[in-house]
Formats: sequence, structure tokens, C-alpha cells
Amino acid sequence: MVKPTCCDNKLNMRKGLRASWAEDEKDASTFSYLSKHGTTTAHWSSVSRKTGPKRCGKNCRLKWNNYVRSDLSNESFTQQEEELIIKLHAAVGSRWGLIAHQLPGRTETDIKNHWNTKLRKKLSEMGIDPITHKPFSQILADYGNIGGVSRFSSSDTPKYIGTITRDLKKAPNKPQPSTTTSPSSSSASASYTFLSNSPLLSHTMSPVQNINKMYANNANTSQSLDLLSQLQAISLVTQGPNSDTTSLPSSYNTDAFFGLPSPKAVSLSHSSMSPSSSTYTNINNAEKVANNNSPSPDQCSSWRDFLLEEPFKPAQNQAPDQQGTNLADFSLTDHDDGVMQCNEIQAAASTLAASDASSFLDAMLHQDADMFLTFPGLMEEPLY
DNA sequence: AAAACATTCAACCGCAGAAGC
DNA sequence: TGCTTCTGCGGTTGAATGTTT
Repeated sequence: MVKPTCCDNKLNMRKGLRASWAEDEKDASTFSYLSKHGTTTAHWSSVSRKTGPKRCGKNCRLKWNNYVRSDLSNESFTQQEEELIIKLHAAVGSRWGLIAHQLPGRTETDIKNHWNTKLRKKLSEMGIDPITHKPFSQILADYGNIGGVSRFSSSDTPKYIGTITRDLKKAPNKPQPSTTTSPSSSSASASYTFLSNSPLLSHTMSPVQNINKMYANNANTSQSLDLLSQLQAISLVTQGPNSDTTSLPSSYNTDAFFGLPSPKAVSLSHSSMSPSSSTYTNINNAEKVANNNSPSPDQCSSWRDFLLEEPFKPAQNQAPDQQGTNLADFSLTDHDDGVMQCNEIQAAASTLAASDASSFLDAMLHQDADMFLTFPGLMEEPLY
């Protein structure tokens, strides 16, 4: 590890415990220059040389990105933003930078702090593990059922269980909020009453609600969303407020919990879906491909039942010639008929399945690279 | 009024990858 | 090719502030 120059005491850089920035530093001419010309061509090391008292470039960048930028919002987080953060966290984990790109005016530090101080606690109080987004009861049950073969590494297990028990202590000793579907279930989705009660979750489908569905799926099946779901979650979010949510067929009966249409309704609606609502269809198709052993949506009366029916299982026994399929070969963009091509989903699913053949680490790295190839927008510079 | 406790959030730290030489 | 520097990210810390006792 090369020690950054800013950490070299010989350079007399201002650092150390809470060496707070004075107002005159914040208003330094260099930051004024950045305000006018942007940061795309800025070299933070040279920026630091221009700021009065010596500050390392890293320090300047941090200050600029978090506090000096003019587009930052000082308003408290709205409920919609909180919902988005939770869902994105479920989809992509603690990648605050990625999450911050979806929330204009918010910095990753803002979001990280808000998560650690508010949302994390909020989830814990509802009996949901903020790390896995699964109910504590399910985590403990899973842990009790594994019979000596831990799904966690032996080094992680004590720490992880310790986290759960600590969060459990924070949870109130009262019954989980009842649901209108299955009172016996303590699923994470059932605990998200504050989400379902949100005025934002109207009967009209929105990208956020679509993520809700995947979120519920994730909470009941796997420790983290599979890559395909992550890609789709990000795709949905990046559509933002521009997505047309008004063109959904009237046949969409809302799910009792998340305001989702029944799988049957969606299944019946495929042929009449408008292109603008194809994202929803894409996900539905992807799930059908991924859960190829699951009952068809026609057999289930609600999304919850459908999703609880069978956990996600990667396709097995893929033909060898499919293993070379690149995830970047398929696109989530709309097709003329508004429905994602099934063979493209198949290609993605087989890629995920093929990853079993090599090492887990290699597969993860490969999939991560593919994700950014598929969504180059995630790597774009935010507009300041 | 003051001490104790809890919460917030700006700043710092360490790591890792990219870029430059 | 290897070393150095730059940049970005996520996690942690602790001073400041607010709330409770």
C-alpha cells in the first residue's frame, strides 16, 4: 500500500482529528473556479495547492463533493427517497456512490449517514435485518436449520449472529404488523407496512413498486438479489420519474400488500402491454425464466403467493455452448412489442448458471463487469 | 441547572484500482 | 515492467448538538 502524499506529515498538510474546514476555506477561489468550470478536468492535487491552507486533494474532493457543490439539497430525506434507498440497498448493497447517483442532490455521505442513523434502525425495529433485508426470524431459522454446515464462513458467523442479536434487542417486543395476506408469515414484505402505507404506493404501478416486488422476492428467497434482479432494479430506478405509469391495463388488480397486480393479471395482460410498461413485463418474464420450476403465475392468486412458492434457482444443466453467452448481449431496452425477448433472458440466465462452473469469485467479478457493460450510464459522471 | 445519555453528521482512515512516469 | 501518485469508495470516529433524567 502506497501511502498517499496527504498522509505524509512532512508536507504539513492540514489533517488529523476534526481539522474542520473554516468558512473561508470553503469559499476559496478554487472552489469558485470549480463551481464555474466543473470538476471533469480538475486534478484534485492541483486544486489542493491552490487552496489557502494546505489540504490534500483527497480532502478537497471530499469537501467539494459533499458540501461545496451548489446542487446539494439541504432538505431532509423524503419518504420517497427513503423507500428508494432501502430498495436500492437491497438490490446493490452498500454501494453508496451508486445509490447516490439515483438521488439527485444527495451525496453518498448523506445517504450513508441516513442509512446508518435512521433507516437501519427503522428496519431493525420492524424485525428486519438491514444487512440481508430478511426477517430476523427467518435468519435465525435458517441458521438453526443448516445443521453444522454454515452458509457463512466460520470466521464471519459469530460476528454476523452477534449483529442479528444486537439488532433483535432493538426490535420492540410486540407482534409483527399483521398483513392482509398471510398472518402466519413473518416475511420481510409483511413487515414493510410503512412502505405499503405510503401515499406513494398508489394503485398505479411505478418503478418503485416494481422494485418492491423484487424486494419481496429477495426477502423470501435468497440472501441477496441475484444479478439479474440487480440489473433490473437499477434499470427501473434509472428510468426515474419519466417512466409512464399511467398506461397500465385496467385489468391490473392490485396486490393486497404492495399494490401489485396479480401474476395472473400480468400473465393475461402480456399481449396488451404498452411499450412504456414493458419494464414490468420484462421482470415478470425474467422471473419466469429464472424460476423455471415454479408454478406459473396463472396458478397463484397474488404475487406474494407466487414469489413464496419457490426460491430462485439458477438454471441447471445448461448446454455447454451457452456458457459463453455474455450478459452484455442482452438488453433491457424496449422492443417493438414492448416485451423483452425471451431468448435474451435465457442468455442472461444461462450466463448466471454457467458461473457455477468456475470459481465463485471469478463469477462475481465477471458478473460485476458485465453489469457495468450493460448499464454504462452507471459510470457516467453526474452533472454538477 | 446539570449530568448522563442518545443522535447526528462532518471528517478521517484505509484500501484498491487507475493513471502516469 | 515496476514504482509512484491520484482518485474514489465504504467504513469508522468523535465533536457537536439534542434529549432525557
